[in-house]
Amino acid sequence: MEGYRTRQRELILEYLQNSQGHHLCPEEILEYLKDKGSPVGRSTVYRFLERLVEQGKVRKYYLGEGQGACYQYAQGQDCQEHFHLKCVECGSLIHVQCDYLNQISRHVLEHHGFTIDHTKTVLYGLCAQCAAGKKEAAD
Amino acid sequence: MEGYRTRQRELILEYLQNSQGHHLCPEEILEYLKDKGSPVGRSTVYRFLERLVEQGKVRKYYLGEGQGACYQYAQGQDCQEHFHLKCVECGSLIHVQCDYLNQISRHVLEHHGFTIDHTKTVLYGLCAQCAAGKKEAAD
DNA sequence: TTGCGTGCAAAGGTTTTGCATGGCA
DNA sequence: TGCCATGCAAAACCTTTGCACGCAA
Repeated sequence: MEGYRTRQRELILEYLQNSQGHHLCPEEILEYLKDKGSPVGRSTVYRFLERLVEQGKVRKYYLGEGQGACYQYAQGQDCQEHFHLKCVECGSLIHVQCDYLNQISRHVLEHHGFTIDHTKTVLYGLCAQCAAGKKEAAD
Repeated sequence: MEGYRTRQRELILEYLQNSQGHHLCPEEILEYLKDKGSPVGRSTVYRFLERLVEQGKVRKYYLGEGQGACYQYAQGQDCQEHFHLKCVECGSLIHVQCDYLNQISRHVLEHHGFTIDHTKTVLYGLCAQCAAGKKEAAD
């Protein structure tokens, strides 16, 4: 049902599970396993990730900026409920788990009839550090 | 301030303005102008679109699924102060002026130190009509 | 043994970049 | 005339695909 159990799959899955809360792109997985001394083929990573997505074990995100897709181990339903903040200056991605923000989805659905898809939505702007940097530069 | 006025830029801008309510990908613009008998270079389209985005005249979207970016004329509205909802199904763009949503920016700044840029931020999901359509299809 | 999994290299699609030429102001 | 804009081709990316070989079951 789930296919063969191989060295490569064990390694990829283990890294994903140990990275809960982060998003990993294929390149990061490749690099990590290479540095670890257990390199895995590029197509193996892509193919296995796609398979995990089909099985619902992993979630696939498109964070825009032409960066391609990234993946995250599905830890439960609350995965649907958080927002992403992306700093357009330094590129860092902030993963926000916050009750207040979680109300937004409900509000938008009830008052505007719109169902937000959190896997596709990213709030863009400036992180604290970059905002401070910009303010300084302006003074 | 806004650069030179050229045949190519006039054509691209005109097509964007006549396509309000839709999103266009670079390929569509290239093809349209080619069919029209006024072909424009690929890099010209990419470079000018990027410039329009910087000027806030056009919005850039990443609708995921590895399709690349697409663009939409900003309709001349002041979009600094409200949120945008983009239906990933039908492509319609909804401008939302809502006190409740406006609090979000303040909350995110105060509690997460993050300054949201409304010209770049879009909430993706399903509009009421498309959500209804999907529900029907599932039954 | 059987057939799925792997890895390399090549191909595909989108976007960016270098550079010489062209055209607006 | 001085820059900026254009367009081609090449390069840069990310991802998919074909195919021979390897390995789990």
